[in-house]
Amino acid sequence: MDETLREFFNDVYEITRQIPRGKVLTYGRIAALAGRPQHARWVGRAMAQSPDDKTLPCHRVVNSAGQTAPGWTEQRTLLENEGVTFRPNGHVDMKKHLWEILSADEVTS
DNA sequence: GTTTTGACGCTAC
DNA sequence: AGTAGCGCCAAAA
Repeated sequence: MDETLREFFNDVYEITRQIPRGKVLTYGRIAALAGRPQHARWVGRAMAQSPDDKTLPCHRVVNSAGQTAPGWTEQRTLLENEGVTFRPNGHVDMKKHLWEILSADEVTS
């Protein structure tokens, strides 16, 4: 694994850790924030392999469709417990819960 | 070295 | 809304 890639992983973990309670972030968005927009899949792999950091809130990470990870039904429960609303079909209400790194204060006017 | 795979994303239908 | 196809990149086989 290249040094740059390891750095990317580290950034991904750091960003994920900063997701506030009741908010979610997409793989692609995280990848972009980490500087590698094309490595969205790698973000997922980073979570799948679970780093040493057990406190990593990877359950707040969903794909662009707002769907939770396959094979991980618990994720939905965790998010609901944090106040994230799920649609009947199993999608997250991104419109409300998608976390924006740019302080929402400036976005709202 | 080549082929398949994957906690994905986007566009098109 | 849901499905399908193509693109992307690195690891695993």
